[in-house]
Amino acid sequence: MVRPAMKRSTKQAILDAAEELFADYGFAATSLRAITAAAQVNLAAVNYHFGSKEALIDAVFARRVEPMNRARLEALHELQTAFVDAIVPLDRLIAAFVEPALALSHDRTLGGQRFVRLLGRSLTEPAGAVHDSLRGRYVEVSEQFKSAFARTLPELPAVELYWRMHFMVGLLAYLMAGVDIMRLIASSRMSAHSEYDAVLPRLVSFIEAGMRAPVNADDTVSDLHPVSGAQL
Amino acid sequence: MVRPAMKRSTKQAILDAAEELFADYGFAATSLRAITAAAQVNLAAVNYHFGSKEALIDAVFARRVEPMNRARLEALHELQTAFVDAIVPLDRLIAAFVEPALALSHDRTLGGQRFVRLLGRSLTEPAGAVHDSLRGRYVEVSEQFKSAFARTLPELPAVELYWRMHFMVGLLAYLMAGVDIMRLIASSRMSAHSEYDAVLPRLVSFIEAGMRAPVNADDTVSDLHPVSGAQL
DNA sequence: GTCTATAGTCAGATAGAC
DNA sequence: GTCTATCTGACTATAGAC
Repeated sequence: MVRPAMKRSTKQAILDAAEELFADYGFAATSLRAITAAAQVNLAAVNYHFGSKEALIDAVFARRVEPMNRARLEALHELQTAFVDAIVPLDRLIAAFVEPALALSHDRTLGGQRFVRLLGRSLTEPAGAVHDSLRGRYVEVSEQFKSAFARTLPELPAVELYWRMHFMVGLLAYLMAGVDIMRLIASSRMSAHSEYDAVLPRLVSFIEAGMRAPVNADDTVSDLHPVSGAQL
Repeated sequence: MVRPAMKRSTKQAILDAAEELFADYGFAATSLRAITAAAQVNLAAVNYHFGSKEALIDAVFARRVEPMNRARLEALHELQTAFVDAIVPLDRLIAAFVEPALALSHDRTLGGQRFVRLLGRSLTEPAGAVHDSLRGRYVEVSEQFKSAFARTLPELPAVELYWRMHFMVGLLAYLMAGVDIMRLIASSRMSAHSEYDAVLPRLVSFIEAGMRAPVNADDTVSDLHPVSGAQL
């Protein structure tokens, strides 16, 4: 704690290396040997500082998730004080939720793209204890934004809001995880357009339109298949 | 090949068990021992029938991905013949892409939800060779649908279409992967609404709205942050 | 706090009998 | 095709010197 700060502490070196390797290869496929080698520390240091590999995974997440969710809640609070007695614009609400996550991919000091990939991955990986420690901080964010969206979109039924927020989270998770998947769909030289500057406004307006989509009274599943018949 | 079909073949038993275990625990965390134990076959059978663990992973995917992409292309072809010299409706186009993927989660004979989770996971996991074998079949689907969307939305710039198809794929990937993540955002008893019947029409109309979102001439990033300043 | 050395476990792959 | 038995290597975790 009262470290000279001359050289990056062993603990931090381990966290940085683990973050990078976890993001690249997944949790199970990353060995403590690879982590300690990359961090240029001794193999035993991980178990000394963190106790176990599982605890190290938790620590990697705890370092980044807390600030991100705090940024989301702060942005939401700023909006709510800026729009007292008025309706918070939908695009700003979406941006408040989405931007702190995407911002991680820019700002080096926040951990950079390394962690962004890792976070996205953790949403689809059954990382056990990771989910539990993430869930604790996330439910607050989720609830606050749900209320805020409900106020901005008062005519939207709760069930629809639930699904659409779900879609929003999904889209975000994918964008965070799937940087290299762009080539799957791209296959052309469009990769030049992949700057992250371009993604935020496009993502926000896509989500905004989806949030404002008309609500179908009855599900139109069957209407969707006059040709192929009801195959769902 | 000329198997009596009395008892499920060792090969199929391995594929089924591997699919299930990979979906639950990931590729690296699933051992051949666990797979062969679940399949009630001998440990050596995997290497006899598939050659290696990596080849087994490929085989698990190949068995399911091929029919799914074929269903997508067939649905697209039906639409294009039903709407010759007319504009294919956007919601039908989206459904043709999205539904074969979501349908996997219903139909038991197609592999069921097991594989759906696995496919979603593979999009965020650097499964190496898996990506390569998936990519080959997917580029055709991607290109065909890109052209179809461009015809239905002729006024949409190619760059925007690229991003919005990217968003569509992302949303789909997340929904396929993230069944249990619903509780993260739900936290209430809304889980009762999680039937997959409900998701397709909602997903289609969400995506359709996003696809039709107005195109901003200049990126409105800075406009989004009059309160917090330009922090992106 | 950091190291070496190693215990104990489990992995993927293979040889060879049947 | 299927089995037993086993090889070889890599892993996490720990004990104990410094």
